Amino acid sequence: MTAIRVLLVDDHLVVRRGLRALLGTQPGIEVVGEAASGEEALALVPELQPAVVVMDLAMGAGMDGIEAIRQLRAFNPRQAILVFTTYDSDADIVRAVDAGAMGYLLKDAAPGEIFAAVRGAVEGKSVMSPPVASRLFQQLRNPGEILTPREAELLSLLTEGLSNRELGKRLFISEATVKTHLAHIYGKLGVDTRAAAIATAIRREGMR
Amino acid sequence: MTAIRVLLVDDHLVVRRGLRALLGTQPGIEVVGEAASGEEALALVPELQPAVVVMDLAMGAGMDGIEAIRQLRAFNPRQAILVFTTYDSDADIVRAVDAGAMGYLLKDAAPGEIFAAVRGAVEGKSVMSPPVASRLFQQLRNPGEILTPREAELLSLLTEGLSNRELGKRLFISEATVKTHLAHIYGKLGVDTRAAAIATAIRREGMR
DNA sequence: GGGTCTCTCAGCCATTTGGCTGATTCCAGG
DNA sequence: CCTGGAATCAGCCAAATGGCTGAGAGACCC
Repeated sequence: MTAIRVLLVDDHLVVRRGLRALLGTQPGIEVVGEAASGEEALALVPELQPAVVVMDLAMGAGMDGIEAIRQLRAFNPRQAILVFTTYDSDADIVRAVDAGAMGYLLKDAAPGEIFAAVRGAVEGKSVMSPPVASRLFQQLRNPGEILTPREAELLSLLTEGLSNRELGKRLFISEATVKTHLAHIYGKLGVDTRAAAIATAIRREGMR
Repeated sequence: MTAIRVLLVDDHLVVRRGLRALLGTQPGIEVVGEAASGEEALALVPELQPAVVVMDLAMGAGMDGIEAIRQLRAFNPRQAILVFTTYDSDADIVRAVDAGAMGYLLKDAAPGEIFAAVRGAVEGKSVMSPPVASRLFQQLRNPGEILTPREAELLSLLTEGLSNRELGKRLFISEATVKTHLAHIYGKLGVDTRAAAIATAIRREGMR
C-alpha cells in the first residue's frame, strides 16, 4: 500500500513543523507539502494531489479556513479535509462540517487521535475530538438556536458595539427591522439585553 | 561555548514538536525538555536548569502562563523566560512583562525572530514581535486610560452582560453609583455605549 | 491643612432599547 | 396552490441607558 499523502495548511510555521514531525514518523503517512494560507492550499492541491488536507480554521489575513474548505470541495467533492484548530466554537464546528470537513480535531489532541483521524479521513470516516463531538451533538439536538444568515450578520456587527441606528445604516435596513432581528436573536440566544447577547456571542462563537 | 539549554512549555504537543524541530536545528541551542502545563514546568526547571524557558500563556486547565512566570521568577529571579503565544492582547502583554517575561513572541513569528529571541534572552535582552512592541508602547504612552480597581471590577462584570440594576446588587452599591462608574469607564475607553464598552473590553483585555 | 483621588449617591432629562402586535414581500418545499 | 420561513417595515409603550451637575466621606500625599 502506498503512503497517505497529506497537505498541511496552517499560518503558523511552528504548527506545520510540529505536525510534520508527528505525522512524518508514522508509517503509511507522508507529508507532501505545506501551505500557510487558504489561497496557497488551493494552488497546491491540484499539483500535489494529497489524499488528506489537514487545515487550521483561523488563518490570519486572507481567506479563512471555512472558505478554503468550501472551495477545495467545489474543486473536488471527494477531497478529504481534516480541521485541526485550537478552539471548539459551536459555529465554527457546524460551518466546517457544513462546508465539507471530514473530521474536526483540537490542537491538544493526542498523537493517536491525529493518526486515526488522518487514516479515517481517506476511508470516508468522520473523526472528531470528544469535546467537539459533544458540541456538535448539542447543536443537532437543539436546532432552534440556529441563527439565520441575516441574524448572524447582525449579531456579528452587534459585537462591534454598534447602536440600532448604526446597524441599520450598515445593513441598509430600517431601525425597525434591526429591532425585529434583534428580538429574534435574543430569543434564540436565551437573553434579553443586547449586552448579554454580545457577551454570549463572543464567548460562544469565538467572535473576535 | 556550550549550547543554550531551552525548556518548552505549551499544552499542545504539536506546538512543542514544532518548536523542537525549529530550535533543534540551530547550532548553539539545545531543547532539554518539554512541559505541558505550568505545574510541570515548575517541577522540571530546578532539575533541567534551562537557560531559557519558552512558554505559552494560555494553557488549558490549571495554572496559567502568567502565574507560572511569576513563580519561576520567584524561584530564580534571573531565569530568562520567553512568552510564545497566539494572541497579542494588551492586558496579557503588560501582565507577562510585569510578571518577568524577557520577550514576547507571536506564534506566526519568523524562525529568525525566534532564534534571535532565545539568544537575546540569555543575554538579558528583551525581544518582542513588532505588533507586540507597538501595543506595549501604546499602553505606556497612554497611562490615562488605566481604570481604578473598582472600575475594572465593574467592567469585568459588564462583560457578563449584566444590567445596571444587577451590577448594583452584585457590588452592593446603588444603581446611581453604577452609572457614575460606567460614565467614567466610557470616558477612559473612549466609547459611549455599554455595547461598545463590552466589545472593547473583551477585545483589548482578552476578558473571556 | 489643603489638594487629589476614589467611591459613594441623587436628580433631571433626552435618547435608546426591548416587548408586543401586526403586516407585506419573496422564495423554497411539499 | 398552499405553507412556512426569512426579511422587511410600522407604531406604541414601558424600561433601561447615557449625559449632566452636584456633593459628601474617606484615604493618601506633600
